[in-house]
Amino acid sequence: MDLTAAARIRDAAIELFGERGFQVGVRAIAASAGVSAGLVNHHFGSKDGLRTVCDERVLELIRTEKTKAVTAPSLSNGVLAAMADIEEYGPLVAYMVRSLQAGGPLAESLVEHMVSDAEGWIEAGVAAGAIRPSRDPAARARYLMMNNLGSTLLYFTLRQQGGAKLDYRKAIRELTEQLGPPALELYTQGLLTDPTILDTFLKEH
Amino acid sequence: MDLTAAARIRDAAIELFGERGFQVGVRAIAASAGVSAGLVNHHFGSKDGLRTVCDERVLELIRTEKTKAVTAPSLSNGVLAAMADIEEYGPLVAYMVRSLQAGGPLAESLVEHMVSDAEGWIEAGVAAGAIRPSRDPAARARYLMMNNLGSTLLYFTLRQQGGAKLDYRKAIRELTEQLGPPALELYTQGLLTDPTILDTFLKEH
DNA sequence: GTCTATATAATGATAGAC
DNA sequence: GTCTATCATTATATAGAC
Repeated sequence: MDLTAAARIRDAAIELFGERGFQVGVRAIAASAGVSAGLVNHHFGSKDGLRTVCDERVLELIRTEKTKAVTAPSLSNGVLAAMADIEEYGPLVAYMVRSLQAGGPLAESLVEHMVSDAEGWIEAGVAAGAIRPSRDPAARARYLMMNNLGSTLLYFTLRQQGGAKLDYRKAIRELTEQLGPPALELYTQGLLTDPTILDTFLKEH
Repeated sequence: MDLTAAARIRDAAIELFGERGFQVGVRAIAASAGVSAGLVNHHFGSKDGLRTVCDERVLELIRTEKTKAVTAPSLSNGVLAAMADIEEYGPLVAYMVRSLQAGGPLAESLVEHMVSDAEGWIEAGVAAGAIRPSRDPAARARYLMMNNLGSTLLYFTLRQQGGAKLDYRKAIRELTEQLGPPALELYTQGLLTDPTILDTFLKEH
């Protein structure tokens, strides 16, 4: 209760948006923050203004040194795995998932941020000899991140039945067990036997 | 105009839900179908009932012989690519994308259906010698499908700005150009140099 | 800054005439 | 089957008192 009312509204909004989606009303948010509904619009102008402030806040937290450390995930875990392990970032993960499902400016920022991060640690892996060099490191980083993020997101969406709150840590554990082995199999042995197929594709496009 | 009013409402709903999302109102659907708003609920009981009928209709169309042929995509194109090429299935693709973004019963059915399909054509690829055999073919099919579908979905979501209608064919073309090459690179040469990492993972879990 | 009260608009759903 | 009219609810946003 040592935060200003505006900050409490913002944090309550992040939590409720994450839990129930962006269709939650300002009344519910106000109630959760312990203020009146009118005060929400007094501070943020409109629901959309509140949403924007929430987006900015989430992005700011992601960019913090502390959270930056945990956005470098292992390849088999997916991007959101490490964060979901940390209790206090649970609401943040939920909000990010909702944003990525709904699209919008924050979603794009998040993806670009993660792709950029991935490029760094993949490059480090190549330098260490653990990861094979690529024809186009930037494109590969983007591809891997779109796959990891996309499949994680889809898995969450399928699990998210009705209004029930999703346990992200549990979901990520299950996801890792289900997709980890085939991912590593693909990463180590590949999939296709014909090594010329990439050249064929490139000639056609 | 040779369809019954109920069928026109259903088809209009599929189109509008796909275009604008499930928050579209019954009035807009009724207007698009050229009927009154009251008639919608008269025929379908509620908006939820209409949604269920739409889900069933989409699933029925997907299961049709004709569409079945196009749900077997090339590995580099993603699942929805082939369908989006066919003019009349555009609204169907849009509706499927919305469903997969929102979750729910249809989303699960679609994924299971596609995973099952993928298992078949991957098995054929293995038999033909084009695809390497897997430790666990079912898990691999699921993994590849979750990746393909998930990244495609994420790409669509990021592109889908505001209320503007998304051109799925164009989006898929761009997606293929962006993610095709790194996908094929990964599929042919793999990613990791250490071939024992899968065993290590399996021992730890 | 914060509240209560209210304006305004849109929603899903229903009743009853035809 | 189909319409018009309406209800009940909910939503966002605003006005004005304190």
